[in-house]
Amino acid sequence: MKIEILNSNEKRSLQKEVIAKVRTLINEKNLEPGDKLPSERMLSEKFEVTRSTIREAIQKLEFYGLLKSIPQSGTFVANIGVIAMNGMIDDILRLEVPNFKSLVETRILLELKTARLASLRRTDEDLIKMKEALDAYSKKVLNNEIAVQEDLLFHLAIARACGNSTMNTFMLIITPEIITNFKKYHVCDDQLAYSAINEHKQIYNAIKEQNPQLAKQKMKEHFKELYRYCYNVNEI
Amino acid sequence: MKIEILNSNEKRSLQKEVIAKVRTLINEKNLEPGDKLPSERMLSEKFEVTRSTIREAIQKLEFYGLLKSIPQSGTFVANIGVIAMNGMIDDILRLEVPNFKSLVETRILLELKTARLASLRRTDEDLIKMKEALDAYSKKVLNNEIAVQEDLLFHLAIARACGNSTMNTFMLIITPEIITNFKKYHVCDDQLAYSAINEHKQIYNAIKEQNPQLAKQKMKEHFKELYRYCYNVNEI
DNA sequence: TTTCAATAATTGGTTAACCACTTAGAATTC
DNA sequence: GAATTCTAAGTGGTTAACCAATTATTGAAA
Repeated sequence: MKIEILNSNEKRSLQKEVIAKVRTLINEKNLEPGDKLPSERMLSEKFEVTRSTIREAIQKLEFYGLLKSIPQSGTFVANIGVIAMNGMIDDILRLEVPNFKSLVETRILLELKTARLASLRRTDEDLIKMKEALDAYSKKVLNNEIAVQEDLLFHLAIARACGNSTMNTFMLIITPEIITNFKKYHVCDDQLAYSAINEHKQIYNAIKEQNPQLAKQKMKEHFKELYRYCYNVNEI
Repeated sequence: MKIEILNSNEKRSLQKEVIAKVRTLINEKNLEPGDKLPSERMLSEKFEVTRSTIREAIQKLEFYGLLKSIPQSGTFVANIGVIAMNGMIDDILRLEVPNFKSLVETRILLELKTARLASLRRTDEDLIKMKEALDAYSKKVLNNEIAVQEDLLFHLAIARACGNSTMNTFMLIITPEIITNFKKYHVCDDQLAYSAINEHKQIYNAIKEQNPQLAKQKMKEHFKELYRYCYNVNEI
């Protein structure tokens, strides 16, 4: 067993090495769905890393649905097949940290859909929550305060009302990074904020009236400026 | 300090309790972005749970970008503001496990976009990978073998070529669950698999020829059957 | 009083030992 | 010989002690 004193970058690349080795092991031993991997202790000895490192690598592969740990029993190959496993690990290993453009592009895609779905599926309770978020936003903007948070809460209220928990989860994942980047690149100045009040109201009304086409259309208009802006941002 | 012996359900609900308590604490102490939370040891004593439980709750909030742990220093409120923090924790606590319908709906949304973007951004190397996946799929189907894995690898090859790492990540997250559900509900019988060969080829050609409209259109047709099927599945 | 070096306390992260549980196989019984 | 019980080894998970780095405190020097 090796002692490891690493910074976060070294740690990440070590984890990638371990994941690659796990894949090699699965291939060499011809492990199929349901088969058991060697124990964490054995793997840590075989790969000459600490058990913690093994555990974190396994947890990452578990997050992506490729492995399944069962307490007091073992870690098993998930029910998805060796070929898909190999392809997916390839992809996971080469995944890059998302850049701003990629985040915004994905956000717009999701929001056009959640607006449409929300207009079809929203409950009365959803509507109340959206109205609260809408008013909180208007109030702050009219008070000349920064309202990036209230802005995004309105959008998250729509995501919640869309009746699709996967999209809701994805919106939650990208929102904090969007906020951070908005602050970094100074998106959302006063001018945009003022006009956004009316845009929000129109989106809200379309969802209230259960008009999916209109909801999507109004969301699209709302993003028009943002979209243009983000494609001009030069990242470092 | 309490000893905890819990199954996975109890563990999850305990974690939710801890997350809710962290939110309460942030509100009561009026912590703002950049402020430091009490140490893990203090929190574990205050909330009467083990330090592991605290760490896992913090890691979850870190995953959603709400907190940031810095080694040998402390855990800090992320740069997103108290209001957004409260709203997001609300959402995180009420997040449901995604059902099949929600997964398919999201998949189709993502794939129509990745096909379009891939046709605009694919490199020659991307094209080669797609062709390999395409051929592997055809070969298996014509051999009357189940080819669910090869099918999804073709779609993942498109996702990789779309030049958007966020969408690529999201595709990777939902793919294993899609595969599992496909097997569970016996989607993709022989009939569908045969016609899918040509549909895949048409999608591939559209991306090769860099025709975004056509790529999206062909992907839409490819999903037509699947879409209809999934909306008829009665989940437990 | 101010400055700055030395030191003590505190931090998140790591690890070796431990835990409850599972599992496989030996031992026992019929 | 087959079925069942018992035992011991092995499993992922948990935890208390430990680690290096940071931060706060002290106190002497200027």
